[in-house]
Amino acid sequence: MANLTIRDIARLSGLSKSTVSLVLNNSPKVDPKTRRRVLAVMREHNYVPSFAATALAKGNTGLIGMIVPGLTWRFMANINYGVAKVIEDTKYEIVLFTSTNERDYSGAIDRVISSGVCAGLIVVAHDQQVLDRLVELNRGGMPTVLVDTLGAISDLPAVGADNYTGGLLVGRHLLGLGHRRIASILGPTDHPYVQERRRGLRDAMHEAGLEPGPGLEAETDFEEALIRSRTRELMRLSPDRRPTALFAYHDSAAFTVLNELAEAGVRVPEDVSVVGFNDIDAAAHVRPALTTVQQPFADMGRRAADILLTALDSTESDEISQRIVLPTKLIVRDSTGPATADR
Amino acid sequence: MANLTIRDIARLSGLSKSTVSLVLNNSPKVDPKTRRRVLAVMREHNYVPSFAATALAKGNTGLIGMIVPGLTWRFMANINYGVAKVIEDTKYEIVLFTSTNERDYSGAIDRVISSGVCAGLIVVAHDQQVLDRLVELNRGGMPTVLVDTLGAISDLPAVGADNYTGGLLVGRHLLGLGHRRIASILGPTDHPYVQERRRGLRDAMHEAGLEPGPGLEAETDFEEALIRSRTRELMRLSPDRRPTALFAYHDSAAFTVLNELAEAGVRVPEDVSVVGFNDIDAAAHVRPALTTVQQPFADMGRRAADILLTALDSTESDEISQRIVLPTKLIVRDSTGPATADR
DNA sequence: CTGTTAGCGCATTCAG
DNA sequence: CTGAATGCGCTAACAG
Repeated sequence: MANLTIRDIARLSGLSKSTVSLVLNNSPKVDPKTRRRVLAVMREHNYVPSFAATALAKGNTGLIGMIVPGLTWRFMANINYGVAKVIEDTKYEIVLFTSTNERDYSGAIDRVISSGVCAGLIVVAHDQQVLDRLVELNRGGMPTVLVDTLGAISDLPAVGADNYTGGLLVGRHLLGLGHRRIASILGPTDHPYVQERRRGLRDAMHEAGLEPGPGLEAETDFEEALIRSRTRELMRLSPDRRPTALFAYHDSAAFTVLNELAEAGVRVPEDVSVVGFNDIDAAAHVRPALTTVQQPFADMGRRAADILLTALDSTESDEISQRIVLPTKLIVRDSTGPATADR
Repeated sequence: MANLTIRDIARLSGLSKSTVSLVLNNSPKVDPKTRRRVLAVMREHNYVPSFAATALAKGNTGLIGMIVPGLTWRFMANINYGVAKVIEDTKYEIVLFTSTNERDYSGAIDRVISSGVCAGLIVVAHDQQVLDRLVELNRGGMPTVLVDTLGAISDLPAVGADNYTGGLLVGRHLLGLGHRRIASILGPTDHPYVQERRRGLRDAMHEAGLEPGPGLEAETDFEEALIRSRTRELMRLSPDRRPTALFAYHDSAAFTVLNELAEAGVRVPEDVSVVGFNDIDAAAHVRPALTTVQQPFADMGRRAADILLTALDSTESDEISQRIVLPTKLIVRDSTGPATADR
């Protein structure tokens, strides 16, 4: 069944193409009766206007691309939700591009940009390398806004959360509980968000007149095995150097830490306190429930969408290069408690 | 900066439009030197061919739409991974459409289909209502394949997993451990996959000459509170009626059950065994590690993509309406053990 | 309110 | 190997 064109349905309803076009675009300049008739004919013949032709004629695909590293990170769903909530009330449609490679998705970026499908882009990127590629490819000038990429070097508008204060709050909370040796299970230290959280924790310790103990910062990546072995190493330190609290760079890492500790017979929070970051759904449901830092992911998505929409609707090159920092919040649950060991 | 057209770069490189078009389409009929020169000019001026124009001229957007209920279900990422793995080696691009409403995303389907953006569709739908809407809208004839929707009523090609055998295996495993009173924490019973799993469990019990005990099938939805209260009710039954094993309809529900039991001081698997379904990543990491049924989600995605691609590349209306059932597998971990109570 | 006339940017004949 | 001509399906002035 060959697809019908606007011409067919014009003929079918005894009108001209342009009248049909007008009803397609909800023009008020068309007689309601005529409109209804045309609509009926379209439905009857199952007519769908060609997306490509419309886009070409209008000079706008009406598609907003969202580029994310992968779907396995829980909070992607939350960011996406925020974006979708804003976009679904507009004439735009959001399409999500992912990669099968979480580390390097420049390939996806390549394809999305060079296909030119999208009118604008919302991208979640933590890696400077990916970002560089994005900026390079995007010199053409497709409106783009970054999410969760604060601190990275680029002139693109960005919205993120206050990772520094998150780290600071964790530090103060732990210090307030009497902890003095606080270890960090860090993510990749070249990621800005990791650096920010670390800086926050350090500043909190400085406030208390403390220096981060030597060997208490363990760098890891996203491999569970590595996180486990780093945790083991930390707990094997002599009692006077062993940390009484562990700050994991994100909740999933914290879960792994929790599992490792449980298997080693270490009690949480009696023997050691554990803190995560992000407050993903599961954080409230593991046992013990995880103390963590909440990031307003849905809000981040919403704000990013807002920025992109205004950029899209304004006369181009308005040079809106804003940077929005949303607050983070400490959520205290059961995985942290007073330091009992030799204080 | 106005976007350049093929005409501009033709002029810029002193050639005709068609020659440029040929290099765009990798035609071998163009002098390599000329090709390189043209490519250089394109790069220099940051030229990107218009997606809409290309799609219109070729009569194909080269976009495959994937419609999913939401991103919060862990296994969506796995299905998507499988699809992406297949599609990324083709000329097609995959775009993911989600809804902010997991229950009813017919709106998303409406928009995707009536926009006509996609050349083909891969849709994950568990709800017959959503499916009906899909079929109705899709009478136009956009190639579509269903994922994880086996058992639903439609003529569309579909790939899913063997939920019946999954239920059967769970039943036999539990029966083999001596359990006689096996309760089910069911999902929405109008969902085919729920029905299949239940049928499997029932058949296993029939094999052992048993009937599902009265009141041992608790229907729930996706609300945590409901799952918790159903679990409580089951455990409050008198000792001679209380189940010694709980079969949750998916892993997340099983986690909730586990939490509820832990809070009530019920030991797993000593006091009661718990089984999930899906084998999402976390299943291996909760404590106790969850016995569950593995579904080959990535494979499901792969197969669906394969089917769609052949449908897309074949001369239309080949009426490929296949139905692929992939095997499920029981993964025994620590949450199930021998029945000890009054046997 | 409706019909006419041009393009939108590219692919694809068909001659040279 | 290259250039000129034509059309993909729709929108957008402009006339009537």
